[in-house]
Amino acid sequence: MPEVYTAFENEDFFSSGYELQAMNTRGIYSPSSGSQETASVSSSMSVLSSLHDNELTDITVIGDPYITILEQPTEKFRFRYKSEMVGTHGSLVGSNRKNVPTVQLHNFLDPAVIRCTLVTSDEGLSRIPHAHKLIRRDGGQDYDDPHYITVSAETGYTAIFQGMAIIHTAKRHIRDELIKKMRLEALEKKKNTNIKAILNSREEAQIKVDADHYQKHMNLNSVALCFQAFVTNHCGVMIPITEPVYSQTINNLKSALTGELKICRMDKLTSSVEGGEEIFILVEKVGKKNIRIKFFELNEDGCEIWSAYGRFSELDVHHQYAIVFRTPPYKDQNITLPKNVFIQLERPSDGDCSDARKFTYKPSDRIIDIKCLGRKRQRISYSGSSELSNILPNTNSIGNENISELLNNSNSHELSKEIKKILSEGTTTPVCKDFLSDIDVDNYLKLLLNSEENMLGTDGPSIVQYQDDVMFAKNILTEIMQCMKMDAKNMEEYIQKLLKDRSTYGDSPLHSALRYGQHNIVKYLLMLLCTNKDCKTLINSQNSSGKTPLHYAVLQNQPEITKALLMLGADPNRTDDHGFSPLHVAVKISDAGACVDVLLSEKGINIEAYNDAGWTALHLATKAGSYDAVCSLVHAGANVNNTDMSYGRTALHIAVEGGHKKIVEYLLKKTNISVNKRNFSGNTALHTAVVHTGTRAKELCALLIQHGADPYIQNHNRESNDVNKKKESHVNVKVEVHSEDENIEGAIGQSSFDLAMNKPDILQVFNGQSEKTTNKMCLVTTKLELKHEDLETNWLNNEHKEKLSILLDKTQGWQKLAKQLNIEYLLQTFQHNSISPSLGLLNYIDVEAILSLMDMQTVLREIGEEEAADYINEISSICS
DNA sequence: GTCTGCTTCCC
DNA sequence: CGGGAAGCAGA
Repeated sequence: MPEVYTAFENEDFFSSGYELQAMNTRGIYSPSSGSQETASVSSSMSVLSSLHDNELTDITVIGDPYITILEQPTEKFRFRYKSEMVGTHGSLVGSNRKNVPTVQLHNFLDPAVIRCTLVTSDEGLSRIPHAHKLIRRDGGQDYDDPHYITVSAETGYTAIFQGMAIIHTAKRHIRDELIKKMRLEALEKKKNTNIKAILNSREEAQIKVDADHYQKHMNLNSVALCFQAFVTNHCGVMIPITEPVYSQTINNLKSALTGELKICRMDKLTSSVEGGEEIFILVEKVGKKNIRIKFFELNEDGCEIWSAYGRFSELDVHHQYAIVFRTPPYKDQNITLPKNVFIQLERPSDGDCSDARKFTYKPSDRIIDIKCLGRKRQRISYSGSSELSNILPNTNSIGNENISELLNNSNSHELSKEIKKILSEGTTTPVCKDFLSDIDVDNYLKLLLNSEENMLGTDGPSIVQYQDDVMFAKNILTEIMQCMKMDAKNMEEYIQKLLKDRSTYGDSPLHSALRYGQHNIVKYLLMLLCTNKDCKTLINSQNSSGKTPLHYAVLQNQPEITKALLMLGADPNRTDDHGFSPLHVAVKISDAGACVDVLLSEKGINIEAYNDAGWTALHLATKAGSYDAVCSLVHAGANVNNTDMSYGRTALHIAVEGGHKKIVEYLLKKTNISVNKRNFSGNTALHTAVVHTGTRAKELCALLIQHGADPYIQNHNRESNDVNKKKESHVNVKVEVHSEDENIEGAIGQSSFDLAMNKPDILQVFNGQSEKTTNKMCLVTTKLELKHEDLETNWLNNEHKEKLSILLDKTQGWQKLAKQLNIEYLLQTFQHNSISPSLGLLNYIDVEAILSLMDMQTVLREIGEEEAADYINEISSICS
């Protein structure tokens, strides 16, 4: 193992203790020590010309020496504060968790030293020493960086850096630490050419200025190791023989910006393929502006074949530890078996992800119908002769006109008529035989049984199960007919028993026939039930998820059956296990308007009923974007200002949230909905519109504003940031202008205006409105005037911003600017800004008060945006 | 007073 | 040695 040398704690290591005597027995590196053999010239080697002006006459190399990293340091590591460095903590390990960071020197045949220091991680930008410390612990003692390891042929020119740790320099010491390190660096550079060199006062001053700047912008949660090889010349000066190489970035495991993303807990792990289901997820610390929830699917080879993101806004991130979001729809709405996918957290700023968790998409209730059964069957069966669909009536593929005929043009439209007839005739005889005497039981049975033969031959247990389910209603019906034919003694009792039989999921024959879209069987079952003494009970029976046949009738979008069921006494208000009434179910289905109307025409229906989540039918219809259902509900008298019990939202909030412009428009124009109603978080629909992530944010805001939405209403979100500071002054202004505003209430929250601060296109909507209407908006102008008054504190005005953004859009300089300011995670946000990405960025910088104008100018020069910098120079000189 | 982020402390 | 949390200070 190579010997490790560590520099003196003495910060003057280079400046004074340098040309020193062999230091000590502990092995502190001592360049002039006799033990450091340089030289041994080999004639075939070329003199290293790149070793500058220094007199390294006896050093030889083959080609240019360089360093490779054999073992990268781990990507994540806990940076500890000095006060934490008692006892032992883990040291920096290699990226494979076993080894430690290791590098190798190439193209060099003499002994050399390899130095390891800590530098900034910003790739692409110039690396500077990092304010944190890289300590090495050895024998109970800690040594500060830099660390040196001698390498030679014996060690294969490899240097193994063991026992290192990163010490988080406290904020208040960052500047001092930086100055110290930058001085050393500058001095070392000077000493390469002149051993006696010291820093002049101009250089010292420059270092202080630089340190001031870096102190503000240095990323304290990411560092990198810097390795560089040196030899010592006869004066004892260390001469670099390679370019520095940098390790991959090491991120602070304890920070929210770089810490590990983790899903701690979720309230459920399944969703319908249709998506839109609400999920609560507990997570390790995240930033609300910097987190996404990704759903994805892998094929057998582990390749990603689908992905989508959970839907939520900033307002849905609870503190930094929980998110309430909605599932995205799965790509295939027609799956018949549960689909396993994955869910994970994703941090846009660095692309980092949490571990993936399994997540399951369930087939939609609506999808289980004949068509997909047939398809499924085809795919798995090799018999070719078996067409599952053949067994069912009303499918003309079998060539059994008999059945069709027999089932009497079984257009379901006829159904309610027939039932009406039966009911009006007052058939109360509880004898099914009467009813069935009309049809040719023999013939029907024969056909049923024939088709059943085709069902034999199965491909797997799940399919057997499935077939049994599918066949359930038909089998029961067959049995009932056989029973009636035999005219047995206990017939009636037996039929009663059969009708109450249950299949998988607790389905009665009626549930089952409805679930699988067997509308003719449904019809005959209903006919049977008409005459049954337990009709009402049977009609209202609930399966294991609490659903009644009526639920399935609307799920299958069968208005006639729905009507028939209601006529037979189905209870329209009976709810399933989640508190969904048939109306709740129906309004969520976009094309089931007819069922909604049938239900709404029912006298006893409660249209304001809440489901277990606290939503009314109007909320659900709105959420689902079912425009027709919303209209029907409103016509039927639904209270548009009713709020949901989970968030206190009106239908307007929900419509805006879902981006359903047509519904928003309808609610605003055709109903007396209260546009400024606040939900439990204090947000109005306008707040929701502003944070809307879709492309419709602007349109929605405009609509709301047109209908009297007030952008100054504040929510309950107290944020102690610069936005708030600005707000206070703005509140003051507001009080002066029209102090009797009923919305102030002393609330300190965010107004829609605040939320729109980095969305210039929406601000434009607000401002545009202000010019046209009401005294309300004179605030805006007042506010802008304030900005003119004091450019120093209020930054650029709108006109200046626009000009500047034109310059930065042209050169794409805004991207560099964002990177320089460590807000590259917002690049996408600005990129999608419809007006100008640069304008978005400038507004953001303004609102967040990131930079003074002077700093802005400096930064622009740093990234080579001279023209923009000149422009700022120009306007600031005019103003002063 | 209240929230958040930083620092220190503890097991 | 990783995890948690108390305590403190600034916004």
